[in-house]
Amino acid sequence: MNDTDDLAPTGRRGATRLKILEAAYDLFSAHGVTLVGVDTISARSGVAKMTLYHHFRAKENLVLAYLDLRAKRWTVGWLKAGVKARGKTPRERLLAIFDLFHDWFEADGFEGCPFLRIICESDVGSPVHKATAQKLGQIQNYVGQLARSALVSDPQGLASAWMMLMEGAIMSARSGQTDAALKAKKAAAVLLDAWGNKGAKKAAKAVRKPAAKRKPTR
Amino acid sequence: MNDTDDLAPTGRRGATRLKILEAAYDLFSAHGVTLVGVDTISARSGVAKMTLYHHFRAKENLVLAYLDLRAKRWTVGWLKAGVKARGKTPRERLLAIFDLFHDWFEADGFEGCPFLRIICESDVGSPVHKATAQKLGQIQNYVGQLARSALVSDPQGLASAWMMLMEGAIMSARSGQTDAALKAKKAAAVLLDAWGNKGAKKAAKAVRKPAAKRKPTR
DNA sequence: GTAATAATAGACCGACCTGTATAAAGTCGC
DNA sequence: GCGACTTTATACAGGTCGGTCTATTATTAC
Repeated sequence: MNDTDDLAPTGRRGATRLKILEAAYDLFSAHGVTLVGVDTISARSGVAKMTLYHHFRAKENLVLAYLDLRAKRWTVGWLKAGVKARGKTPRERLLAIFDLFHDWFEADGFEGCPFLRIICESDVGSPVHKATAQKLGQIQNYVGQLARSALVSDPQGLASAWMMLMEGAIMSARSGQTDAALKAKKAAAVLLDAWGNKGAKKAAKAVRKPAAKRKPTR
Repeated sequence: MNDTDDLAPTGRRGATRLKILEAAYDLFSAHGVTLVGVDTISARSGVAKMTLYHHFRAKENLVLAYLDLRAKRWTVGWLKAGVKARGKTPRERLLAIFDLFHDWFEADGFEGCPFLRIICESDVGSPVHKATAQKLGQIQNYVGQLARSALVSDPQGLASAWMMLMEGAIMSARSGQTDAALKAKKAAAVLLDAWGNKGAKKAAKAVRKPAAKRKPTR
């Protein structure tokens, strides 16, 4: 009855709700939210359509719940966790994003990024569009935090550019360029260098700490 | 009867075909190709549905014709022409892309890039997906030509990164960041600088000509 | 003017979509 | 075991979609 329920599978209701969401997760992630119908989710989950509409009053609510779950699993569980595992310093972690992307792009069944797909498909201003933009914003904030930890000048600016490289790499990969992540990483390294250098010049305050062994700028 | 007809409006047939394509151009550009139905195009163009199907045997053929027209008008007529008008040197022209994008993003009625939207929506491997990827490839080739004219080292690599910034900027703008083009331009300038510097070091052969007044690296 | 070609309106098909109604069956706490 | 809650199957409503059929009406060339 409550669409914003935490997915604690307490009791029969919670378990059913989870089954629906689980099926929706796979189908939406693979084929997009507009192409996948409610009947398909009902069939895949083994839950009757009426029950589905008893848990989510409209398909849109199911999509919004999917977006939350996707952010929890992909952004947090995969991206953030993978970055943390692969890189030690903030700079390594920033670059590690593209290593993760490379694995992602080469995995079979790569279908692009659902967030970007929804951003393209949905009407600007609609609840789904807004929610998706917010999920993308969370990712950009995360990149911004890494950039700030890396003590670059203008972390927000770097995060914006970084995000565009990430999004562009995803689109390029979806267009067939499977090596997009590698090329994006090279470009990103250049940006990181430039932002870092600028910081060393303009924002000398950032050097009050030894700054963890920073390369002396060429 | 022939879907690949040049759009020379000779005679009644040609004029009718053009009316259909013109309506499809507006509608597809604004709302995407999947959301716009054949009936809507028929109504908007003032051409009966049967006539439409007499000129294009299926909606897919109309979409393919649209992609050609979009490339002709947007890529050539707007992007290339605008770049040529706004920049004199190859480097200025590369950067001018993002100035054009800025105008584009701020124009009311900005609905994102149809090419990217189709790349997201269509099945990988389908004729429409292939054709769209090819149109994007043409843009990247054009960027590569500019990069080569700018005498940077590894023009292809720069073109890839440039393209990702362009695509990422479009996606960011569609997500609501209206200043995406400005931020992308800053990042692009950094990339251009780095690629140019590298070229001066690694590929000394590129300097056999006076290289049109190249800045001495930084 | 006549004949060939083009375009017309509008009904129609089958498939799919979101969402609802209904009446029966299952499951659980107590 | 009883009663409240959940889930089930199935049919249905009302809509859109791509695409076809038919019969009628322009337009154009000769």
